[in-house]
Amino acid sequence: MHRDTRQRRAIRRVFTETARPLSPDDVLELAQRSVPSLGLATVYRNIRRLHDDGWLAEVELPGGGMRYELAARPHHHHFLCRACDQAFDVHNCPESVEELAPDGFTVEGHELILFGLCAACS
Amino acid sequence: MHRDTRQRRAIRRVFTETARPLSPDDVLELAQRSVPSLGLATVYRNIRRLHDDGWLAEVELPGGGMRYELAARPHHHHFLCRACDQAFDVHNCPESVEELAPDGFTVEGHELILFGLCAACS
DNA sequence: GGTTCTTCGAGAATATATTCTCAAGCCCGA
DNA sequence: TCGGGCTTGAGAATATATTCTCGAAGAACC
Repeated sequence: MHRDTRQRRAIRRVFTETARPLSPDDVLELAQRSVPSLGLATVYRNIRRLHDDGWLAEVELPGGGMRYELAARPHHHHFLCRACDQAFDVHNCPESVEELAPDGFTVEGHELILFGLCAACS
Repeated sequence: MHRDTRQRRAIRRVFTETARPLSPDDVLELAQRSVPSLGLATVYRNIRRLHDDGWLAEVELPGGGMRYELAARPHHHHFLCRACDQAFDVHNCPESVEELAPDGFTVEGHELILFGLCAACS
């Protein structure tokens, strides 16, 4: 059964309060503000469990390493800043983008990534 | 100075004759048809050099591991088959996709990835 | 408060992709 | 043809991300 530990609460809170994909290191840094003794292994353990439970979704962007976001978020895309390497949500989606596939291909989903400089780095 | 070895010729030919992004393992397998003794280290060495020379472009798609394609190819996107894990080119691009970014963000490029089943796996 | 069983923290261990090492081989200009 | 030095092949080594190990800590339940 799932116990409600300080560490797990802090990690969940980081995801609900931060509206962008987070890497395990991001989560460690942010959650340590609540629980300074938090260890990286605990972050990985909890991310894995939250993902297995369907509460977190994986986001794989260029740059190595998986990021995670709340699975319940509505369809959206991402912007990746080449300066600070942070990912941001883009709440627009080009219509009918899945019709671009070659004939004979079955499209099940799509991902759009914009690259550049975020507002803070511009 | 760059010597024109059998191995390097075989690797370059694989890229010019295959119109989709290739992983180092793909290149090894395809180029070994011309040079059976080819080793993986040689594939990595030559890919790196061809990339440094600007002849190859990196393509990073979900699934771990970099893929490469000819840098000279015109703007296009990719389709990733979830069954065979091969990537294919998509020669269409949604217009004005870079205008979707939030205010204050500077967009320098974009990548669109379609997921599903390729023609052979459908 | 005591018991039980999950979870934690820290470092070791593992997985995977890529690069390095080095002796042997081959390209290419002389 | 010859020789220097770039290149190769194979396995060792490295880099990085993630998971495992294990003794200690701490939730949940009585």
